[in-house]
Amino acid sequence: MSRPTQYQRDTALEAAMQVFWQKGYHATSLKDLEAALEMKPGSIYAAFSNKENLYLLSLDRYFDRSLTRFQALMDDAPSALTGLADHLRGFAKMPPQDHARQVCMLTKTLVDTTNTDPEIAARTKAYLERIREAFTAAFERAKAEGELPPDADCARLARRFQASISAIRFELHLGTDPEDITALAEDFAREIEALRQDT
Amino acid sequence: MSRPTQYQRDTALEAAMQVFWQKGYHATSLKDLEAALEMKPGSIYAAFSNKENLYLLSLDRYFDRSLTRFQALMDDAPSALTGLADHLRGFAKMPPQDHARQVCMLTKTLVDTTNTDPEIAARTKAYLERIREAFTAAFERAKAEGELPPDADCARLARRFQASISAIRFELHLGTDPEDITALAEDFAREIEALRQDT
DNA sequence: TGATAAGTTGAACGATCACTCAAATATTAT
DNA sequence: ATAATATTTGAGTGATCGTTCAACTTATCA
Repeated sequence: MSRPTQYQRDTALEAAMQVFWQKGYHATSLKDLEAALEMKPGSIYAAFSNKENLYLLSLDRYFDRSLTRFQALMDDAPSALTGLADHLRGFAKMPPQDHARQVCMLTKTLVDTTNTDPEIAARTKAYLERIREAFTAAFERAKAEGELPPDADCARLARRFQASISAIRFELHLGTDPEDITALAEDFAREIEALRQDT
Repeated sequence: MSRPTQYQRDTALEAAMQVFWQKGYHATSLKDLEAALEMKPGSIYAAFSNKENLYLLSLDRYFDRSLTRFQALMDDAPSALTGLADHLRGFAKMPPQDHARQVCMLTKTLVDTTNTDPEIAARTKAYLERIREAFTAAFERAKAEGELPPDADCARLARRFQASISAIRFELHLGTDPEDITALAEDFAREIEALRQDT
């Protein structure tokens, strides 16, 4: 063997994720990938089969990271609703140069591929659902801890929560004035906190 | 002259708008356009210069139609807040086979082109802003008519309103269960109506 | 009817697309 | 050192990309 494959593969995948996330599936060419991964076409195909597969692996990576980060935030949160509200405010607090100041890669993928690449779209939908399930679980924790009334519709709240995130991230993507983004995130966060019932 | 140009050009543009809206800018090829417009490459270029220009013309068309429809709805609305809430509910009521059951073309364009085609992105941002201005004006009408308190932040409300539409339309795009979409739209619509103060 | 203009045609262009593979290079085992 | 194996290389593949244009058809007007 020549390369310490594990490490190299990981950094290559990270680079692939970044280009794909930036440019989207259709607009990213192999030239772009060669430059980003610092690999020649042959190596890319030896390591990742083809463009579509590399995209799917990038999606995996993105999904894992997103879910892990959310779980970590919730684990540290003093209460479920506080954690959820903070998650929303967190997007508005991103430093201006952060490369994550853009739409969610899953959202972007679905917009880009639903009517052209069914396989990619299907997997992406499944990922978005699993993330929404994590949100549902968080609202259910809020219910168990008495923050929400017993009859709260956690799945419905989760869908609205996910919609709030999409909205904030789309504004990040647009480069909207940070103040306006903070205001939008604050509106959504307060909606979450307003759900809290006294115990 | 050979063709009754006006009519033909209009139907051609309508067809172009539909393909572009469906597939997105990058994923739509000239082949796709030839099929949709029922025109040969030469005719397409004679009539519309090039692919980018044809896309911009399609965007124009989409924008004009969107704004016109919203204004018409508001003109007929018994009150501003009622009109705004109805606009949200309207998306959930679309018949299942409606081709408009997908993300807003402006949103899709920005996701697709922000990092690749600055010119298209810039014009699209301007259109989204003008639509948001129309929303702001609607909230200001609500204020003038006494539905909103004098200190309401209409621009902020408009941004949130636009975000709600994006969210609903993204769910339409995903093919989410109609019941869930209705519930989401209902949540957003009630948020608008909850702003109403007694007079 | 013939001249002029408007509009259509589709083969062909260079560029780029995703992708391949025989040859060269590097690593490990003997 | 040598053989066996793993990995990288990059020129080259056919296909498709957006685009052009000389030839052709159709419409209008004298």
